[in-house]
This record gives sequence, structure tokens and C-alpha cells, in this order.
Amino acid sequence: MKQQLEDLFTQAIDQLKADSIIPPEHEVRLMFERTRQKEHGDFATNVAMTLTKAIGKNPRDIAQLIVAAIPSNALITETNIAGPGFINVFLAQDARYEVLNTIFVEKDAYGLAPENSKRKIMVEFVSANPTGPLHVGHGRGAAYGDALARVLSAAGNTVEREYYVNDAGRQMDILACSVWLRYLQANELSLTFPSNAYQGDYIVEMGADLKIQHGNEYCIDESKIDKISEHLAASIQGADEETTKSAYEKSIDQLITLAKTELGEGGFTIFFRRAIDSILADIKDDLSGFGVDYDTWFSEKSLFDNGKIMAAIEQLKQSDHLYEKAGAWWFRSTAFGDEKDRVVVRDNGQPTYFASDIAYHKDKVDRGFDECINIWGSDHHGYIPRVKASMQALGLDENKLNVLLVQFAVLYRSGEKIKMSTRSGKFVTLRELREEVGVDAARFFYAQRKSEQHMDFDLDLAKSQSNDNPVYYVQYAHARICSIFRQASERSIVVENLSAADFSLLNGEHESKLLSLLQRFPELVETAAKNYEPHQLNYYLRDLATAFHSYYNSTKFLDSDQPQREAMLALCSAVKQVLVNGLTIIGVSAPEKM
RNA sequence: GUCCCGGUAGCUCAGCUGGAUAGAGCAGCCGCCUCCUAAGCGGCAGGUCGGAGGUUCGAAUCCUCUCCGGGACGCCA
Repeated sequence: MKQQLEDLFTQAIDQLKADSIIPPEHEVRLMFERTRQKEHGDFATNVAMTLTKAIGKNPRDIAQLIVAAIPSNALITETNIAGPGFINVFLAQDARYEVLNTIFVEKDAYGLAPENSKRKIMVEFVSANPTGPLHVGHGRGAAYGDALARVLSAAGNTVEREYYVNDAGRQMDILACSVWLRYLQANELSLTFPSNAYQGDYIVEMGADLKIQHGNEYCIDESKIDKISEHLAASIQGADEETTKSAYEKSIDQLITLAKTELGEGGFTIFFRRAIDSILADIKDDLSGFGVDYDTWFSEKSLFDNGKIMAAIEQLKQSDHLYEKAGAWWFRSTAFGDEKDRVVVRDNGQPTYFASDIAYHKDKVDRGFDECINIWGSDHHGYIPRVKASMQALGLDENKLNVLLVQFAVLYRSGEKIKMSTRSGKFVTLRELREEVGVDAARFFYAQRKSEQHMDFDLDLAKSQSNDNPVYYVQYAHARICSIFRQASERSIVVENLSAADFSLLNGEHESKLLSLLQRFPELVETAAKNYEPHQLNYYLRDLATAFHSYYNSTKFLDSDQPQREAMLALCSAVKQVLVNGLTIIGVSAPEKM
């Protein structure tokens, strides 16, 4: 619809260029918007006003010229020039009903661009460290990432979802070590569980499980652990905060070293695998229950095992992007505009997390995506320059990487902010939220805000199943339409051939409003995808539901005469279809009854 | 100190990339079920778009400065 209008106006402008009224080389930006008031017609354009400088006439005169140059057509019934120089366009009635035919033909595909007709895009999201269950903070990334993937796919792109599993590095060692210590406690060794190890109950359970499986096979002389604790106690005696913190970190590193030497590679792996396997299985199950399914679970460890990290480091060394300082290898990221250079290999020979990231992003680009979208917590924004710098250094197109930041939701319970920490094990889990609030409400709630917007998540409100939650409002519109059709069949009213109804009977105010909203849907999907803003769907769906509820309250569908009734039911059916299509994109169900 | 995000109705937030009289939901007030779902509808009230400059036919939207709030700046991941 908009496209057809644009074509007509483009022809008019080309004509004016041919007549040298508009300088032929001048690039004209043609934009239509839907009018807010019906006195302004269906569409309006400001194109005449943008041309004042190029032509040197006043905008109303230019508008005259453009209107006069529009080729004859069946679409536009009237134009007028209003205000400072808007051109208001009134469309033919028939053109307004066309959308119903389109919906009846395209059904589930209405509003969607042809599948796989555009670019190949990867969306990497959540990617939480597998050190514990997902919490509600991850929920936002999950809901946003998945909705974004769906909307990009709806807009015709080929989309793959990927979860980057950080199954390598120090955090994983700490995790494995935590499980081991809990296992020792299960074997009734008395030891102080470090405050900076993972505290969660799930770690205690794993320790207990492993005791059942392996008895005391992996127990050691507890004095060795005591020695570490004593050393720690001594070094924090009267120390300042900084020193204390670092002493704790050193202490846990000593525990890791102890565990690795005492248990050997094989023994340590038992604790490591037990921890990561069960946590990862839990995360997968959790996300799947949230309606989020991944194409790829990408292991960081695999980048070590297949040598890709070393290869990337080697390439950077060869090209002189790395230098050695104080025993560590540094990446010269300042050469690409980063604030400072970054360590890639620590003085102990261990590659940093950043080293994995360099190899990971190279791998992504090598897999042939046109665009790689990373959804990161906003606390990671400082990493963007260095990752992009590394891509440049490796000769990759850094514009293929698009990092979108998600602000963490701030949780409130009884009006109080909730503090959360993964290591301390104090958090509201995503699973808990799902079970208490329901997937639909949670996803709708999360997807309601722009990603980078700060968000207050009121748990009481979300959990209370109250009517305040807008998801019910939209779903209710769908359920109501289903109910109308159920009633129709109970009354033996035929609803078979609605697409053949006389749509010209749909000329009431509510009906015009609905038709115009339905027509807007494809454009909305397109702009939501273009701007990475799935939340636009939420607002659209609310508008559509509002328009329908008003219509519903003002109309008796089934008691009307047949031609009128069929036209109205056709409209209801179309609204229902678009509600379903829109809800699907944000990952929310459309119940037939509520 | 540097960087990111935000400031729009009492509260939570939209605002279609610069357009015509700034919009929803909740909270408040007044109405609507003998009738297809009242998880609904209609109405009233509520605003110096944080502030000051600038860009132009036109600014909540773009630029600069400034105030307030949140967050990030490790040989952590």
C-alpha cells in the first residue's frame, strides 16, 4: 500500500525532474506517514517542504506541482495541500479492504517477508557462564534475544541462535573446586567453605551426589586445606580492603592448584564435568521451557582444544599486533582507538577470556554470516572497542559485528530493591519466575521495553497474575474472537466462506480503524527488525487489541443480517490472524479460551 | 576523571528516526452486564517533554553546554 503510493509519487517527481523543475541530480527523500486525524486523509507526505531550498519556491506551490504530476490511478481519490505544505492523500475505499484478501491468502505468513530472502544473521544471546542456574537478569536477554531473532526472521532473514558456553578458564576451575569442597564436607571433613567460592545449594547437592557415587575416593588429608585457610587468615590480618580481596582470590587459586595436584587430571575432571554437565543441562531445559531454542551451543573449550586460540594469537604476533611486557602478551588495541592495550596471555601463560573472544569472533565471521549480533549486558560495553579492534587486526570486517546492549532489570519486591549475586547464591531464578508468573506474562513483560532502557521489574506485580499485566489484554482479544466463532457454530451460523463477504459494508469508524491497523502490520515488522526493536510489536498488539475491544463493545456480530454479519466476521477473523502472527513473533501464546 | 544508558502526566513507560492539537497503562473520579467472556467498554481530570542555548519553514526528537539518577572502566569472567 505504502509502496504503491511511493511509486506514484516517485513517478511524479521523476516527471518534474525531466521538466527541470526539480534539479535532476537532487536526491529526493520521499516519506509517507499515516495520519493521526482522518481530516488529514490516510497518508501524508512532507516532501514538498523538503524541496524548498532546492527549488526556491514556497512549499505549497511545490506541492501543487507534485500533485499535478501524479499519474492517473485507481488508488488515490483525493489529495489536498494543508498546513505549511503537507500533501494529504485520501485512498479509494476498495484499497482499504484489500488487506483482508491479503490476510486470507497469506494467513500465518501475513506481515512476514519471504523466508530466507535477505541476509544470514547470527544472534548470540544469554551466554551466561555455566556456574549456576539462570536468574531473572538473564531472562531479559533471553526474551529480547529470542524476540529479536524471531522478528529478524519474520523480516525475511536467515537467523541462527547461538549460546557461547564459557566452559574454560578460572571461573570453571573455581566451580569445580567448589563442588569438590562440598564433596569433602559431605564426607565429613571439617573445613571452612570459602566465601568467594560458589555458595548455591545446587553445589551442595552435587557434592553429596558425588559422595554417594565415589565414597571417599577423592578425599585428602584436611591439614593441607587447613594450611591454605590459615595462610589466608594470616594475610588478611589487619590488611586493607584491596589486599584482603586479593588474598581471597590467591587463596582460591591455591585451592585449585591443590585440587589439581591431589586429584590428578582425571579426578579433577570428574568434579568439573559433573558441575558443568548438570548446570548446562539445567540451563538448556530452562531456556527451552521459556520458549527459547538454540541452533548452536558453542563451546569455548573447543577453541582451546582445536588450537584456534593459539592460531589467532600466533597470527596477531606475526602481524606485530602483540608485544611482550612484564611477562605477559599485550594486544595493541590502542592502535585501533581503544583506550588502552589489553592483555591476551597472562604472565602465568594462561590466555585471558579476551583471547578466547578474539578466536571466537574470528570463527563466527569465518562461518559466513552477513551480520553477527551479540546481545551483551550493558556492563560489558567497554569490551566492544577491543573486540572490534581485534577483528580489524585480524583483517576481518568489524562492521559485521553488531553488539546490542541490554540493561539489567532492577528487581523489586515489596517496593524494595533486591540485590543479587551469583557466587553468593542469592537470586531469583528464571525457573522460579516462569513457574510463578508464566512464560507468556514474563516474556511479554520483558519484551515491552527497549533493550537499552533501564527496567524496573516488580516481582509482586508480575507474580500476582493481576490484570495490570498487558499480556492478558492482548490474549483476551484473541480469546474473545475465538468465542464469537464458537458461539456462531453453536447457533449453526455458517462462517465458511468469509473471504467472499462484501467488505464494503465495513465502513464504520471502528472498522476503518481496524483495517488501517491490519494494513500497518507488515511495515511494523519491517521497522521493528530494521531497528532491532521487537518491543514495537508489543505496542502494536495493544493498539490492535484496544481497537478490537472497542469494536466488540459497540457491535452485535451474530445478531446482524447475513451480509453485514459475514463482513464483520471476516474482519474479526483477520484481526485474529494478525494477533496470532504478532504474538508469535514475541514468543507469546494465543489462547482460545481464558 | 573517561565512557554508556536514562530524565515525557502522581507511578511505569510509548512517541513510527524532524512534522499538524505530545499518547497509553496503572492509580483517582463518573458511568456501562435480562445481550457473543466486565481479564472488557465509554467519559472526566492530569504536562514548562530536567534546564539553557543552537541548527530551520518546524525540535520531545538533531548539535553544544549544564543539572540529576543508574551503570561500566582488572594480567575477573
